[in-house]
Amino acid sequence: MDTSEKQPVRAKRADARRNEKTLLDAAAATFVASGVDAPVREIAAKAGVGMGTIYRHFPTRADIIVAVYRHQVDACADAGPALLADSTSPHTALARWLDMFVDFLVTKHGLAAALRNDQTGFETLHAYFVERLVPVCAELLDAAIAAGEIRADIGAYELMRGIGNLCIFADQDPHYDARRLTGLLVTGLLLARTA
Amino acid sequence: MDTSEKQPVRAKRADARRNEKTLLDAAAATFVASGVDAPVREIAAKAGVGMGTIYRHFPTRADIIVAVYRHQVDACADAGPALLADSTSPHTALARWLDMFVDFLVTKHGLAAALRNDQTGFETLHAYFVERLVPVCAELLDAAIAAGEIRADIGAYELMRGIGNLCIFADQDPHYDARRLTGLLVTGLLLARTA
DNA sequence: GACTATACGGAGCGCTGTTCCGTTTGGCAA
DNA sequence: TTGCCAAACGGAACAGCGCTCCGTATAGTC
Repeated sequence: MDTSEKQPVRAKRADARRNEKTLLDAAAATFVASGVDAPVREIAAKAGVGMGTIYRHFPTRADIIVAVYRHQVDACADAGPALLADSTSPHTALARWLDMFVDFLVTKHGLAAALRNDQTGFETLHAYFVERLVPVCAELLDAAIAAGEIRADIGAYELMRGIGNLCIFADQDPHYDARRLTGLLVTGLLLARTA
Repeated sequence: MDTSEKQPVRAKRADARRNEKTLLDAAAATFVASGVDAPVREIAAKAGVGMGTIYRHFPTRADIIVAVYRHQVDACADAGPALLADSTSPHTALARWLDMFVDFLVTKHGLAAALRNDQTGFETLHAYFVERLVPVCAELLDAAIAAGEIRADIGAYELMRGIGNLCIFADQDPHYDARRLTGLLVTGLLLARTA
């Protein structure tokens, strides 16, 4: 392996670094204002750069989105083990963690839909979310199974995929509450209940 | 009310009626081949008509879809009361009926996503499905509540919307089974269980 | 056969994402 | 300081989409 990261031959130019930062800020602002589906031109315009620039820094839409939300995804991933330690039962921890996940998805207009839209080059985005969050979910799930609380016939990926789906367009319909549906799903995992 | 339906002044022209039929067949075939998202041009081409024709018969994409699937939706709606009569319990009937609904959505590539895509003029489609199916779901739900089988804090609309969401992109991912997730959700409705 | 409401075809508009290439500029070496 | 060139930039241009508009063709009637 040739060392860690940078300095292959020369460092990134100062204006490039500046533009990358500008673009990230503009993208974040645009996502809040117009949703994750916002036209690339809109982000470029807000950042005051050309189309070429945005595509050089982020070859695909998914790269922008991943970059914008990366630390939030990481925070969500980190919260898993913490919840497991703090909660009264693994199933409670799982439920709480999934609530966090739902909050994250729902507050980003259209993120859930974009995540699912694999066909148009969102594999990268999908891959990052899966890679980062599925192991955490699996840990919580396994703990709950080991504790004899829930059934063992569902995988972490499938569960997260389902919950992700429940969040699609959740922000566009006042008569729909993704958290309630998620709660139902998580309750359905339980092996037995007495009330 | 001025009578029932047709004959306002003159009947539809023969070629128009012929084209409508041709278009419906072409649309159905195209949906199977390329999914519900298929370009309008593709349907027009397959039917051998111009863009103008297709838009005159079906002012919006949703109208084509509704027309193509109308009788299937109706069949699904009709199945509700029948299941209620035949099943051992209202909850079982509900579960079975929702399975039918899931099968219907999953086999039509992209239908579920289109249904949710309210922003681009799919309100009509959404409205037709809601108007036709929600009352049926409500009937099943109420029966199960009356029987003391399930919790009473969820509406038919929200439940169907959730299940519809679970079906989005279900056909594109071999590791995902919309039926299993739906089952979990329906199980979560139960008030108590003993195994 | 003539006339007209009805229906048709497809060019064209506006909006996407993405590419391509001529132009500008940061950073280093002389 | 100056000169150089790889790196970075900007935006015109292309392709594909939904949808509209209007000149043309024709079914049905008199």
